[in-house]
Amino acid sequence: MSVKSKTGYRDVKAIVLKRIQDRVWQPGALLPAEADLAVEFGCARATVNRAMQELSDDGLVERRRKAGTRVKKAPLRQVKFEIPMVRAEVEASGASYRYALVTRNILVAPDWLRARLDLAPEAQVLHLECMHYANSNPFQFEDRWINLAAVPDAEQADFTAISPNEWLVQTVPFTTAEVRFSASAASESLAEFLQTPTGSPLFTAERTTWLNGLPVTNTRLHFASGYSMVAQY
Amino acid sequence: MSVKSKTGYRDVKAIVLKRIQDRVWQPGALLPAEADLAVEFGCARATVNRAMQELSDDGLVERRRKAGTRVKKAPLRQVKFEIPMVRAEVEASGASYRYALVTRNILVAPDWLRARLDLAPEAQVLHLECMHYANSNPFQFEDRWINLAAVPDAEQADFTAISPNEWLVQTVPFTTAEVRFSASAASESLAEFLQTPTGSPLFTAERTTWLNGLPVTNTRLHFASGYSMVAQY
DNA sequence: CAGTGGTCTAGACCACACA
DNA sequence: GTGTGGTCTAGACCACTGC
Repeated sequence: MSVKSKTGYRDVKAIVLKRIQDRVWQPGALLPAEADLAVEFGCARATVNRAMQELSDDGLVERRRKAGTRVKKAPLRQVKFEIPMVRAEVEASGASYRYALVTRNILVAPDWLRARLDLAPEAQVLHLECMHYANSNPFQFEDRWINLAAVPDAEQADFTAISPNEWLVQTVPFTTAEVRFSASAASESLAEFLQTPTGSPLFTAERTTWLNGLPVTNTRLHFASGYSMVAQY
Repeated sequence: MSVKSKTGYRDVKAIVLKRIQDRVWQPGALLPAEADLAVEFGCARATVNRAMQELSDDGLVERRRKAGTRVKKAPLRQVKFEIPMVRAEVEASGASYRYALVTRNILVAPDWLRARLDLAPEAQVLHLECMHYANSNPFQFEDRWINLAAVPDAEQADFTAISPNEWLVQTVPFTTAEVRFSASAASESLAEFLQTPTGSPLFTAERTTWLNGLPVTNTRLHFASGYSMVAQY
């Protein structure tokens, strides 16, 4: 009499996952069809379908029409990183956030940037260098380029008051982007800004952003020494 | 008479996304309820629900019962990284892959590792150092620790023939893990292995793995100079 | 309390890919 | 052809939460 409610898609997912982990269904093995599982679990096929789709998204099983569902041999797992705004990241750590504009220049896009963003020759860009602090300690140095053809308003914006990141998120949200993580050595000026010895290894993120295919901005974020990025999966 | 089939959840998603991008629904604005949208699009509420759930997963809208669905002000987007196996990553680049075991030792877990993995005092671990090459060029130095209490078979495995990564994926797939990316300076020995100057900035990934809460392994992967990790979103 | 999203159902049709 | 997953439907009930 104590049949604890119905079997939800979460339950189905958990049961199937357990069977995979326990090798009831070994890597490469064919799972029963959705309809059969639905009978076994006493739920609708749609419920099983949702569970299996999520397992497929998670990279644990592989599904093909007619061929059925198989346990992946090499579960290719993927990590999800949130891309936080600097302010949020700093404040989440309990520190107080401060931002400062270092330099601001309008100039013709240098060649490497033209290539990177696929800009026209002589394209005008806004170049900004900024510092982000956590409790007055250097947190991140930002080297940003904004394509003025894509965002002309940027020329009027007051970047001493608002960081380019926040301004851009407000002005052109819902963009697509590419991110690249790497390690780089602190140049002399970077070392001074980040208060670290010249040549220190710095965790660096480069982000390039488009709006409907139109290149908007490119930025290199150099994090202070010791920074690391964590994710679970 | 040319009503091109029915409105699917992909269509709904695309339409809603377009309205958000076009500012028909501005950041922070409240969207119509699912039931209303279903009427407008001429489809079932479940279809709208699926579309909106995906937009929510994608970080573009925020949904709360009773409160309804709102366009996020700061669309916090997330990046998905595949965690490739070294061999696959090297071979995907067109290079030929080679693996070599450098050292192999069984010993009592050092303190930092005990703390990291929450191991018992005097826990036995297998320590492996390995090199991964791409076209005979150093690609990655792997510093791996395996908890023998969790995977006793590891003591018998022939790690001169198979890399610990591949062995572990075969032996204990379907684990959970934590990954941490950072930048570190090449030690003297690391520099030699990776054929780079001592102190060079290296992109480093540390991965810790559990199987049902039981700590399995910890590994630090030091990539050769110049390596970077890319993702799009 | 009442309105919203979250989930489940039973049934249906379709697209695809294997035999 | 035929069996599989992919999707849609109309309806229902539930869980949460703002009012």
